[in-house]
Amino acid sequence: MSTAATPSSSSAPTAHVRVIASPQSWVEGEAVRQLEAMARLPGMRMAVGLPDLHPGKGAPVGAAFTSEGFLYPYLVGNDIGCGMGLFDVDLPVRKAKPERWASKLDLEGPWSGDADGFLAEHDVKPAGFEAALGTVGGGNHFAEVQRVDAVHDVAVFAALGLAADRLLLLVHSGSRGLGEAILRAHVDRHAAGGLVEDSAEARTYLTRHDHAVAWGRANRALVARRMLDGIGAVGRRVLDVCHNSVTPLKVDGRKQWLHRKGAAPHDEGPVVIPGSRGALSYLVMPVGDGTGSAHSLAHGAGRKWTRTAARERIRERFTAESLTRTSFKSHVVCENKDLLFEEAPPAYKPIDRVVTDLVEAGLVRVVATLAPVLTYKTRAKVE
DNA sequence: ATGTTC
Repeated sequence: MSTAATPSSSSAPTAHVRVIASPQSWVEGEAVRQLEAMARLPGMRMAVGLPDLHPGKGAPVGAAFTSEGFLYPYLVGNDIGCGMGLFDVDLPVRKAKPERWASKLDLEGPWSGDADGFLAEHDVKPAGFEAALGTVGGGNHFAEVQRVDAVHDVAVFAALGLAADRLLLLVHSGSRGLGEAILRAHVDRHAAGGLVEDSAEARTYLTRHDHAVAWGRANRALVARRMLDGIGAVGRRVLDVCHNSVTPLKVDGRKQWLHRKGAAPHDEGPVVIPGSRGALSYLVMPVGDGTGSAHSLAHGAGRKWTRTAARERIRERFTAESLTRTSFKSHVVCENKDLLFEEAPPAYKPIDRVVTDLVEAGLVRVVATLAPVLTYKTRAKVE
């Protein structure tokens, strides 16, 4: 296949590799080996590991890559357009009813409204996956009602229209089956190989990719709408950032491709970096020019234990019931026990260390910390 | 991550 550049064609010079993590942000050796393997792909210029770097399926998660001449769908992964949406909720913290909300919120199954119409309002064409529009999905995805823990940058916080006594809603989800179908169509032909820039196949992939990114953003907006409907509130989108994507980039007048695989943008304004579901989330403002980190930031705490290891270790130490409450006294709706164990806080690195690494690398300033009130993961399906 | 076992 003339359009494919495969990982085995390793004659290309190795790209610059950088891992932005202090020794305290322990990074698994396998993740670094994966980063170095990706750096040997043809056309690769930079491979950057962020402090949440951890091993993935071939390509590491928590990383950003720049390339010339080729782009690599495999480096974006299956959940094209996955990201974080933050919404300002028109409800004071004192009106929070986490227990009541936990007992009744249900976002399983298709939205009862007009999904195509909702997409049209967001200028997104239907994709054939609308039954999943407005659903959270699995893995580390969630929708979480939060309160403000502390404000560190009053000016930026106020400029975003936020208030310390008002609830927030953070949605982590992506393009569900759509991104998966797009990657599968690519992998069927090219495996982990890339596409030659400007080839017909590259153009087709990029068109589908951009659609999935827009669909994912609309999905987060609909997840937010369903959550807000469930708690009897309305909200305003404060920010929405994608952490799985490939986008064009100009470097010294040359065209490059910036791949983000679990990496938040450094060049799109403020972002939220969530901890585990029993930890703070950080609202941060990028600082500096971002070139040293491929214009990217950590996208979360990063997994410390594999899902398999987490299931075994956490099942030994905690009951499922105890994991539905956190050290913040927040509630977790996760009626899939395996998922509850896989996603338990000890399976993740401490988010404060990850954010401190970004601050010390001169990449962000902390604007505020947000504490969980109610996390929605999944409701048991009724047969 | 995944209309996750077509």
